[in-house]
Amino acid sequence: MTKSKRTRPRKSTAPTMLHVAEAARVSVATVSAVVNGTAVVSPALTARIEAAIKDIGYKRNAIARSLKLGKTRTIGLTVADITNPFFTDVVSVIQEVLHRAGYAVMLCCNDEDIETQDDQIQLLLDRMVDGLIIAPAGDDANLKRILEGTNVPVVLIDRICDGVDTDAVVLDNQRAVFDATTYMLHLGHRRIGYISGSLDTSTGRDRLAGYHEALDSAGIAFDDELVRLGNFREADAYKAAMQLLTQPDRPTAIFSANNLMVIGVMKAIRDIGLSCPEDISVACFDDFPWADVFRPQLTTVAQPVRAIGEQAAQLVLDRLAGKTENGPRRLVLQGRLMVRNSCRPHASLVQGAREHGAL
Amino acid sequence: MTKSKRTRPRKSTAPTMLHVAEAARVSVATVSAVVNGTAVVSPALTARIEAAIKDIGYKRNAIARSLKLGKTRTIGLTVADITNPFFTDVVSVIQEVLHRAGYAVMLCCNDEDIETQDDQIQLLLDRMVDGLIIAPAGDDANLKRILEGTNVPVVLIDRICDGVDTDAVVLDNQRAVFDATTYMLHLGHRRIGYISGSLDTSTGRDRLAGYHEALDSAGIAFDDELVRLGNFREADAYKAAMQLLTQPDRPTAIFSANNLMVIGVMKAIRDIGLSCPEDISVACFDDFPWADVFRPQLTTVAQPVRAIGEQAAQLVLDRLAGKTENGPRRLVLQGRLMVRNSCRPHASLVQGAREHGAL
DNA sequence: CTGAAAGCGCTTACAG
DNA sequence: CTGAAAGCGCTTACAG
Repeated sequence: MTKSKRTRPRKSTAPTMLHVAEAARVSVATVSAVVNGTAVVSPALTARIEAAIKDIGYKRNAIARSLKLGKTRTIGLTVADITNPFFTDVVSVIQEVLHRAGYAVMLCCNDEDIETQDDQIQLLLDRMVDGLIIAPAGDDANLKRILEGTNVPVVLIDRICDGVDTDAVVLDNQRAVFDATTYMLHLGHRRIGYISGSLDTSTGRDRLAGYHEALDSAGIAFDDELVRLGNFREADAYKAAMQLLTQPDRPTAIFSANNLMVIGVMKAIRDIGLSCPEDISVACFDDFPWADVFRPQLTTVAQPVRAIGEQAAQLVLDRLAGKTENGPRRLVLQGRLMVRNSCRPHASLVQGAREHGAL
Repeated sequence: MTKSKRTRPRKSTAPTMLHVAEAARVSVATVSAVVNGTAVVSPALTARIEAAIKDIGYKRNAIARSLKLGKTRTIGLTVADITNPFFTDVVSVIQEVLHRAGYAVMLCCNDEDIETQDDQIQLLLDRMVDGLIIAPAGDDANLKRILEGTNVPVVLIDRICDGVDTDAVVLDNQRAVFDATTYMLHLGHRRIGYISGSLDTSTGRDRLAGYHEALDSAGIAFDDELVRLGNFREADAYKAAMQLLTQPDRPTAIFSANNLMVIGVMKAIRDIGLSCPEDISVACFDDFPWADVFRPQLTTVAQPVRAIGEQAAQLVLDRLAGKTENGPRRLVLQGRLMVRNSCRPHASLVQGAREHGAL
């Protein structure tokens, strides 16, 4: 037990700079200087201070520092559902690069509930996060207002919101679904069912637009009976797929607008006694790490999750470093169609090929 | 534009209690009283203060409050790999119940890297989190030391660490694997391969012990050739399974000690030209939401993820509320064997049954 | 019921 | 190179 400890009995609270200063017989300003390396301190004092710090077990109080500096070195992050593997991956990458840059991340999930989301953003702002990365839940009229009141940099990921003019990194959703749908059309499918995400989200709308565009380009008439709302959730998608599959003239292929919904689709196919890809072709948005291993091996649109996370983190970091003073930056990344074997040529095509002796 | 704004031009920084106090012509103490409801203030003043708050757009600064109060109402949470669906689910539940209790959560992932983990815990502690929930990475000699220096409540989840005597919620891993292995033995398998997690973790050790125990109980000699280290990762498990499958007398069944590794196992089976369950039976620890839908439908040990998250969160909350003053509480939950169809009776059993006319 | 004042633990001009 | 002092925005005894 050292002398300093005896003279000033260590309180139950953590040691502060004052304690260090007393032990080293210097001022707190000097302690601060060596702790932060903000000024040059003589070797003698530096040594004494460092010894005292070690001896006492001093740790700088980040809260006091934040109050004084007006910055917390933490970023708020809200996602609708971290249980969705897409978001999980993105969150993981964001956490990684932010941590490497010395930032902590406060995570909030809201299960697509708008009020919870507003709550959480408010909570994050109250805690003075230096920046915000938001994967917004659906149509949120309040988001704009909440965000307007603050001056922390915010970047939207995955989805964008009307009137929220901030940095964002999103996918070229329309293009990606256009490609996937076109692929199915090339396979000879003419009645392609589409399980849509919520149309209150930009992703829901853009993906559906890609489907429409592909049909148009192929000169195929659009049939609303083939489009059902799944709202990005398994349960809703199950019901939607059931409706599709029990129609008199059921689709020969189905595209699901995200990963969660394709599970519902597969369950519906199973429950109705069909099998994929023999009886019906399936493809979906979002890739799975295990897509290669289980059957059917799903054909998917893979999102560049790592790039999305990295860019989003970099965008806030750049703003925080004052590197970007100009208007909002919108990064648009491309998806990639992963052709596996959950889609088969349509019977008519196979038939045609056979007649031509090609199969 | 109101008068108060004109007389005291709103600075670029957020409005403070002082601004409110001036606008309402009261002291900050009174403002504090109404903001926090800590004292009874006359209706007249209350009204004036509330109006001023609304007018100015005042938000209480949580950082300053934290500094004064010595508590931040945030909990630190570290997990090895949030990308692992098991952890994802647990984190999601923890976040949910903590948020409901008014706490924020700071999330850190360390990819099973011990030094990163120590870093992160240090960072969390520096930021004065009120409590810590840790799913510890492997064998960490430093963890004990780091945690000893603090007096915030910590609860371990999933894995426990030697010498770290804190609250914890874990699974009865040995029992769960005992059950799964016994199930395979009942199916007639005698050579059951085991892909183990890292033995630097309690889960790795306990699960392996369950395997041993089951063999013992069945009076089956243990063969080390059948046990391989997969370290809870897909890539390592792939190699391990490859070794198992290319042995002269290869196993007729394989148990994988977690979800990530079973993907490696399935890839190895596929690459070697075998198929499950026809040629080889497979089961694993950790359930998948899609296990019902894809083939083979994996037989798994499901963990009660929701209960784990809830209990862990409740444990910190209880400590914080001073409800539990006694020693460390260790909650042990039970896994559940989800029998699906990735395991088939062993040929010998089928043969035997045939001979007895039972099949 | 209300306010003046001290203090939470730090940082940062400003003197010396 | 070093220290005294003010202040970040709040809360909380303590007077009145």
